[in-house]
Parts: sequence; C-alpha cells; structure tokens
Amino acid sequence: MTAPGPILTERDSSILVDIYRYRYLSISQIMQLYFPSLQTTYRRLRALTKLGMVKGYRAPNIPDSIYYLDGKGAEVVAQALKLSLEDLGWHRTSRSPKDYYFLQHFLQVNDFRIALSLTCPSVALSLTGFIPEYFTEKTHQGELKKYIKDIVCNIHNPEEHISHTPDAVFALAKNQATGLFFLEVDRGTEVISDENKGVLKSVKFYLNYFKTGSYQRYQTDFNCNPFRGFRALFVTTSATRIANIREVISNFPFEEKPKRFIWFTEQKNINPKTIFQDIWQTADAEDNNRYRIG
DNA sequence: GTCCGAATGACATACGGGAG
DNA sequence: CTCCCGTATGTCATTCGGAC
Repeated sequence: MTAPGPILTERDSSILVDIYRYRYLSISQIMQLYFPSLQTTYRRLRALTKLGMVKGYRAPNIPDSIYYLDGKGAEVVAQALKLSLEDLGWHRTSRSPKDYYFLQHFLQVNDFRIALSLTCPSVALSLTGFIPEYFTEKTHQGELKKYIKDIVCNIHNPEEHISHTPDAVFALAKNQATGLFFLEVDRGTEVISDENKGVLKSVKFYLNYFKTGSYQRYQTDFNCNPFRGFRALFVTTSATRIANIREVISNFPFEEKPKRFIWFTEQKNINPKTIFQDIWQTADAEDNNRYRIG
C-alpha cells in the first residue's frame, strides 16, 4: 500500500534537518543547497508545506519567502537525528519574524554557512561544526543560556568584564589541524569607534579573548587538539567601512599581534565561489596582504 | 513486458510593483 | 497608461522506479 501524496525522499529529510539547523532558510538558500532551479524548489517546498512539514511566509523588503519547520517536519527531523521531539527543542510556538534587520542579518549568517558547507568538500576541508548565536543550552537552574556567549576580563583593566556573543563559531579541519573561527556579520548600522558598544566593543572582546585563551573551551565541541589561536571574521557592508574600522583599531591601544587575527571582508565576497579566496584583510592597518581561510 | 504515481523540466500564465 | 521583471502557480510531456 502506498500513501497518497508525495513520498518523503532522503533529500526531503535532509532539507528538513537543514531547515531545523538553520532555523530559517530563504527559498533561494534552499535552492542553493538542494535544487537545480527555483521552480523545482518552489514546487517541492509547496509539497512539504501541504504535508505540514514546513511553513513559508513573506517579510517586508526581503525578496525571498522564508521557510521554517512545522510540526510534521519536526517529527521527521527528530527521527533522522535519532532524538526525541523534546530534545529537538522545537516548539510549535516558533513564529515568523518580520523584522527586516533581524532577518537580513540572520540570512547573511546562513549565506556564510551555506558557502562554507558547499565549498569545503572541493578544497579538502571539513567543516567540523558550526554553532550559531541562537544555539542555547539549559543551565542547571533550567534556564536557557546562549551557548557561545562568553565573558572576558579586560587585561588592561581587570575590573572590567566584557561580555559578547558572536554570530557564530565554527571550525575547519585540514588534515590533522583544526582552525577555530568566530563570525561577525555587521549590518553597517553599528557605531565603530565606541569601545563600549558596537564594532569596537566586539573587537576589544576578541583582543582580550585572544590573550586569555578561554576559547580553548571549543576543543570539546569540535573534538580536536588545542587551538593555536583563532580568527575573528567580520563581514561588513563596504570597503570604506572596512577602512574606517581598521583605522579605528590601529588607534586602539593594544598589543599588535592579536590584531592580525581579526579579519575583515565585504558581504559581496561571501559566496561559494569566493569564500576560500584571498578576500580577507587583517585589523593591522600596516598589513596590506590579503588572506584566505582554510 | 505494462501500469501507475511521483518527480522533473520546459513552457505558459497570473499577479503585483516599479519605471518610463 | 503600458511594459518589464520577479514571484508564484498551472499545464503538459517525459522519465524513473516499483508493483503486477
């Protein structure tokens, strides 16, 4: 006996798992990951919508429709990942955010992740993990806490604690070596030169974070040997903004070496073709070389 | 082999916003 | 107003795989 309606394929469950992992995916991102054309993507997503697997919606000023996991899809994902529905942490209350800046930022982080996962295999790298900002864990008190949030002391002023949550943390493995990366997607709206908020605050965080070494905690997440450091990757809107930020950092009193591990590029360089090319500049304004990740 | 349902690509169509 | 473009859906022919 065959159930009426579309049959759930391997690809469908991969799509559902990805929609679960990415939380929201735009139609063109799903196409990039799985389909040869937009038309086919629409058609398949429509089928999955009818089955109660996913839901799609439109948000103002976002060109694509956005999909998230629906109830039946959560069941499939739980089965595919061999988790209980509860462990999945999926709730029917999941809503469809319309806020433009939130979504824009969210989808840009997804773009970065998609570019990584699509291109890694062809450059002999493996993406050993990607933990987004919204990933939470339960504390002993039963509260939800952002897993990748960290607090460091300012080494020049031990009274001061700097707390920060990256947009994502990921690791790339080549042969035996694993590199650790922090991702910051800058929307171009945050102030640059105030060390207590915006861009400079997170730069200050990373500089101190580098010195304290507490990023070694990610060894357990990515199952690898001690890191030799990390790179903080800032994706921002324009070359001018990169120049401004580098200028501000070069005037920021801190030892120079860690500044070479804070990297910048433009959003337009984040796609499968270019993500592993020499698109990165360091925060060290003296250093005019271009670098690549991996 | 045939039959049937599902998936897909090619093409057509409807709709709406923006430019001219 | 018309025209164009992008989104989204509809129709048709073909292909694929499983049941018989």
